[in-house]
Amino acid sequence: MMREPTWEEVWYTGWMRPSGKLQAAILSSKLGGLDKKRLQMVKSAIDAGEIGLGVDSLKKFTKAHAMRLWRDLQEQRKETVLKDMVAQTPDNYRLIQTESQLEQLVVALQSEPIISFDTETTGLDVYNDVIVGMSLTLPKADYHVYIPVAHKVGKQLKRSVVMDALMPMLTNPKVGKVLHNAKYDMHMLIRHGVRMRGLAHDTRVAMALLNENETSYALKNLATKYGKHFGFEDTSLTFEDLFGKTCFDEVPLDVALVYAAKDTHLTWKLYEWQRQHLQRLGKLEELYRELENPLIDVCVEMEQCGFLIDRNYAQEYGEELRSEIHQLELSLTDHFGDINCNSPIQLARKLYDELKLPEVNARSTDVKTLKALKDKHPGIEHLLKYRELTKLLSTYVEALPERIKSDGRIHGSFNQVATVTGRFSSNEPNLQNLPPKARKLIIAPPGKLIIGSDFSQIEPRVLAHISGDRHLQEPYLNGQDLYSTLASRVFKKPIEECGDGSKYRKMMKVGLLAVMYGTSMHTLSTQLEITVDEAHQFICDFFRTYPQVHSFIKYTHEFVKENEYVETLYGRKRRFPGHRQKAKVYDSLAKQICEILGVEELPLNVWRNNDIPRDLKRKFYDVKGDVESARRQSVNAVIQGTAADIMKRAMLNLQQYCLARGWSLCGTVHDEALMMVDDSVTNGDVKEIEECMTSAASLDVPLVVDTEIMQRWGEGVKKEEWFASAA
DNA sequence: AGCACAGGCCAC
DNA sequence: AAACGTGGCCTGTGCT
Repeated sequence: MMREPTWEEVWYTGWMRPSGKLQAAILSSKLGGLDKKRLQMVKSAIDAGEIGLGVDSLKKFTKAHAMRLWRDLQEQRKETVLKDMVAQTPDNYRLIQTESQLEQLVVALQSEPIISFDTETTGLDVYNDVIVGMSLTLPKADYHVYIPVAHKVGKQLKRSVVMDALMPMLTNPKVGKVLHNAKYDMHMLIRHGVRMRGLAHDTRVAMALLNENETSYALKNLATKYGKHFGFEDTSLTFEDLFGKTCFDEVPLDVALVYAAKDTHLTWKLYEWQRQHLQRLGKLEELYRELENPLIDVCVEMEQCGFLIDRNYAQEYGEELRSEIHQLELSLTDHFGDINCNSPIQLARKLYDELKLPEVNARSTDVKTLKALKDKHPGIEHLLKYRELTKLLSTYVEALPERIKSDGRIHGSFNQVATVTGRFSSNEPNLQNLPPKARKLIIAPPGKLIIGSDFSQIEPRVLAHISGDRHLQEPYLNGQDLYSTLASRVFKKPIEECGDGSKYRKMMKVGLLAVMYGTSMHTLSTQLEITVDEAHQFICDFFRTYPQVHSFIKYTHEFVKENEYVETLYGRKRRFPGHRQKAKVYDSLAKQICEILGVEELPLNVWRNNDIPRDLKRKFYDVKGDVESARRQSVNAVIQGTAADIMKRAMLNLQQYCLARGWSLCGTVHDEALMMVDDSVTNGDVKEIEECMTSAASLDVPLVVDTEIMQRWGEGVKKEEWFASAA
């Protein structure tokens, strides 16, 4: 990975060593201010002969001089690298430039049941950029081609000619395609009228299943890291390194060939290697084949569908917010003077230094702290309102319309492998964190309706299933309210006192979440506004009432300690490398502490306990954070991950269902699926949609789906109400 | 001008 | 000492 170093890095990390010697270093005016450690590093580097210049002569180098040197070196290096790359182009890398070459390729493709494919484009925007070339790997014939179609220089075929020739292969579901991040190429192909079918394997998605902790899923980085396992030498130069900001259509064809063909070659090798590992892991292979791989197509459909924005509404709402914000700004200036209230630094200075407000929460200026300070200063209330409105305006009301593409819609992307638990993420824009007021910007086109179906209490249901706790399952099996039943049992109160809106039911809701997320007693106590001891008692009561939930959590902790991973119901893994050792240390230290104190259970406040030796405490706190964090994550990963698996399975069903009717699945918000349907949708249709979701998994408790129907997102009406008023 | 990071805050 | 899991976006700030 190469980038321009900061001037400090230039000298002390050896960035400028093309041939083992540090050619120059920068010190500029800061040389005199070097700390001893760094100076020592320079000195020892000189002694070791790593630096060719003495410290005194280094002083001569200015920052500009060194940067220029560095750039020159990079330019030289780049040219050499490119020249070498071209010179070393393997014999089985071929450019396709003529009709007859293309014809031969098409014939050769007839005997390839599965190939690797990649596109080169003018940029990364799948709704605006275009394809400039395509590469293919033909594994049986053992060669790799690059077909330029829109490079500025060089002999090449027209894109339309190549598309026509490749169309049968690309659209044939029986010809398997292996790609790295297929969603991207599939969108690009759609821009040129080709809907690819037969996606056999996506090396990026598969890699995420094989190691969800990977720091980068870029093909080049995977090659660097794993290439030695499948006979691919380290290719440390990325696209950026080689071509910088130049558009791929400016890259000469000989260079393009070796670069692009290597990509499919590499993808193919990576595929073969991944296939071995998936097969070895069995369950993960099934998860990939049955769930994640087909889901890629669903993502493409969802993103193509997009969301229609009500421009007028956005415009009017924006005006309204802007004028309200303007008024607030005036009164904020009255209260706090001429500072930028968006700046936590300026605000903290004003509140704590000048106005001397009590520092309840370490000079924080977040909502919680401000609310606590509400009575201390009249301006705080305005500030809170200002925060709320500017957030709404800048992040949503102004930002969403800016994303509108030529079809009047926003096409956010949905990433099925961006989270460690298996949940979806969304970006550009993030459609999963729109507050209700921002959701109102999204409407159904004329003749259509938006349907939102969400799994009711999916995570508690998953917990009830996985833990096998009959008591927890009971309310679901008997159609009773979960939280009321729980509250009644845990607090030993008659069910009448635990109904909707009761404090016990409210506490129980927070409490169950705390159990699933492993919340500390301290946090739980503040959330429930009770003492830490009461919170502890509450959790103890909960575990006594639902012993198998407790066993499940303890079992999960034991399992992750032994195996360094946990698994969802469908075999998705969440790995915690290095956890075993730390957990052993943690447990043995915890045992020692308990023995010293003569107690069974680790006390809540180990640090403040003076009966425990300092050294022991220090050692314990060394691993405490990591181990407890991994334990919380492991329990959460099983529950959240299983819920995510179920939603993904549901999405496959929904996609099938929608496709058959010409409707579209257009998004997911974790436990909710969003669809665009005809406004002629019937109660029966909705029942079938819900059936798609409830049949996605068969747990020991039933899955329940609630559906809202709407013309405008955020103004949904429950299906019962919708169809009642329609009739 | 562009990058990285922190603080803050939106969702489930 | 650390405090609840999974994400992404905006603003300010400091840097080159």
